[in-house]
Amino acid sequence: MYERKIPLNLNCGLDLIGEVLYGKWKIRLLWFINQGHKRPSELQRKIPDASRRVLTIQLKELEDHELISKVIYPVVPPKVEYSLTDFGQTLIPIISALGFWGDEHEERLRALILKRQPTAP
Amino acid sequence: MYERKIPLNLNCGLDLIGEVLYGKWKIRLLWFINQGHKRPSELQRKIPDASRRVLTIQLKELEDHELISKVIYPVVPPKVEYSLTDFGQTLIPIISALGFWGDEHEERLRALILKRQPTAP
DNA sequence: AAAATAGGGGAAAAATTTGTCCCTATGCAA
DNA sequence: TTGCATAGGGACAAATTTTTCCCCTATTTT
Repeated sequence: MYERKIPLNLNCGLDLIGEVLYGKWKIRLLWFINQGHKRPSELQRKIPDASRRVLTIQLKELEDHELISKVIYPVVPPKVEYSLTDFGQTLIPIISALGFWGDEHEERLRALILKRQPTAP
Repeated sequence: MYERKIPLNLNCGLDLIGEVLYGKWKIRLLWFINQGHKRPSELQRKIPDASRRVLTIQLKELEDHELISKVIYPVVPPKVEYSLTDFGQTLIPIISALGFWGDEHEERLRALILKRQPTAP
């Protein structure tokens, strides 16, 4: 695993939540798991822009942080299911609020973002 | 400026809000500006772990995204003040909720995070 | 004269995060 | 028998973000 060189800062609540939610796909993983998409391959399909590898890694981190739990069925081919823990559940209202804000301001945001980052058509 | 190689995805609200809030210090910048710390040097002092350069850059991005506005006083030495725009204000309840969640679960989070990232004493 | 102040910005280095590629195993389908 | 699905993991490469270092402005203070 990568060994951090700059020490973490965990001073305030915002630092702490940042530590567990930072990661390009984590919020979406929590969201889709909450929606009932439990298996890694389903999540993959829901988030096709993420590489398989990084989803695996971020799922592991969410698990280590006790936001999701994992059940491994001893079958071949392998089957795994994730669900939110009670702790993870407590984040759902916040994630909803984030998504809602984004949806609510969708056009404006899209325009503002594209103004800085022109992309090919 | 750095030119992105992987295209953005701006499909859902979560993508959009991610685009404007991602950045190691942005949420804290918004938070402190909301608390009345308006000048770059104050913000610097509030967030000593961030480099001066990156705060400048992220303030510029927040400004481009119309979450904060900037007033430059034509004096020497220079004086600049930021404030939240109305648009930026609408994020404050969400940022509060994030901070509150972090504070509420402070001990648990600290323990979980340190379990993965042991740091020097 | 030399610092100190307050803010900005370029260039390059360092840190960190993501992505690619390849390998594991087993049962089923073509 | 080759290929696919399913999940995980190591090694390394690429992308991205953040930091470091240095310079510039124009007064005021030492």
